[in-house]
Amino acid sequence: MAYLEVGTRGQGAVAARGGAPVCASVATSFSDFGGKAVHYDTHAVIYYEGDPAKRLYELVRGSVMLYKLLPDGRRQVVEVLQTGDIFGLANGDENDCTAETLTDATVQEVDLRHVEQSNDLQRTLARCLSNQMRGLHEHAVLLGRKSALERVASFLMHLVPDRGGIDCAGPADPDNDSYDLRLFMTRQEIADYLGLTIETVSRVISDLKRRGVIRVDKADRIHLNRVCSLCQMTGMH
Amino acid sequence: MAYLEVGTRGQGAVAARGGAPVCASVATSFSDFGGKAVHYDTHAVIYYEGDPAKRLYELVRGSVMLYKLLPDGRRQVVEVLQTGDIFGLANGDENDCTAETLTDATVQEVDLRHVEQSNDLQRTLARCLSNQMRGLHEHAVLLGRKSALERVASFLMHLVPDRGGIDCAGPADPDNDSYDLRLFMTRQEIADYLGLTIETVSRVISDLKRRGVIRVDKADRIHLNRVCSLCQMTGMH
DNA sequence: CGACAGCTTGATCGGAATCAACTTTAGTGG
DNA sequence: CCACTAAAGTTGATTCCGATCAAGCTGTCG
Repeated sequence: MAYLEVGTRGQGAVAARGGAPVCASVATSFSDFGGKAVHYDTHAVIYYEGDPAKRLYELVRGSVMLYKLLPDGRRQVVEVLQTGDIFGLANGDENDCTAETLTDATVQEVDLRHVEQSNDLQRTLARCLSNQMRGLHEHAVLLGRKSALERVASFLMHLVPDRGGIDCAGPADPDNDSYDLRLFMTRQEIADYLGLTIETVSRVISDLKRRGVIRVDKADRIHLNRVCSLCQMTGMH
Repeated sequence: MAYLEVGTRGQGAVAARGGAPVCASVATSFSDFGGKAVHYDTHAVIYYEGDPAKRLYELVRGSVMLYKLLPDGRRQVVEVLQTGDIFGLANGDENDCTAETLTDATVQEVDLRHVEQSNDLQRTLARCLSNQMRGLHEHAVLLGRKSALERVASFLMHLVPDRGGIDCAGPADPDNDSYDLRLFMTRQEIADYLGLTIETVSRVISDLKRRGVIRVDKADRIHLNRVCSLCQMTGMH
């Protein structure tokens, strides 16, 4: 439970321009507003909880998690960010979370003063934040009301595109409702995201394996045999 | 656990203009941008999860909670809104939560199309959302990592102004570190907010009473004898 | 006064945490 | 390439906190 490792700060090269990420269906991206694209290594800390907030960040490539620590070392991962998500926005002047990469990542960084002045940036910001807010609401349900099995099932379903939502398409091929996915998080990170212990996460995964719902090729390579079955276990059906 | 009561829709009178609420330190308020102020009774549903999102709401007076239900009736209260908070913003076209008043409340309602067009509204929006986001992050820590006692202690501390934060002032009078507060939520609502059962909330409150940390005058009137002692129990020290 | 909703308290149960080995994988250097 | 080591993951035994089940209590309103 005690998690007191101090991540190494990844100081990457400054690229001329990031990709062309979009936040939801917003055409405007951070890269259109100046700032600089910065590359971070895996498990690099972009900033620490409590650091003065100087910039706004947009995830352009890769994966980043935000987490908070309690003084005794308990950790809660509060968000796992997707491409296009915005972070570093702390009302007040201190970051409320630590931001750490899960993979190599490219981040577009814009000075906060610059953000203040741009109507377009404010608009993009509002769009992205309300999007992220929905994710946080759903995560609160997971943390507050779901069983360990439901949490892990929900977590895995989130990694399957176009499935599990209200607008779930159902299996593309009714005879082969399978999907291969790669986990970019360790068991510890998953546990801290789902509000469980590493042992419980491991046990639930083994249980899903035993039931034939998934196949674990390597610890981070998981084959979902029946996406629909897994979806039934999320507590949302 | 099953919570399938359907709230009565409160249809209040339309006032000419709301108060002068501010979101954090933002000067602009919704009432400056047209729309209408609507009054709702206690326990009135403003909108349901899944309803088409047509307007943006700003809480001007009173208290509102947002919650989500699982199909089997499990409920999670995801936010308890304060004056100045904004809600009803669903990316996509459906509300992701149900909004229900905890008290009589006045709400400033603005058409979403109107919001799209106003730079000032977008700016206010971004400000408020990032503020609410911080609250959601802290709540995720509570739900994912805190014990029942820590949850209840954290909940009560949130109701004491200027205490418990990083910038906690400490007791104004060192000889009298007490505070009187009124709960606007039933035990069930508190339980659903804290991810606990009604019995556990009740037991923790009784335990705090036994320990002399609080005094319960009526179920919804609580006197904190020693704010600092309570704060020590939040898990954040 | 009686009825009902909200709250409290007690007894018991169960799911996830904890504690402790053990296994597997990845990384290092001879 | 393989031996060694460290880190990550799995599995088992046990404990414990909070859920569940079941009464009883309290305050409010007709």
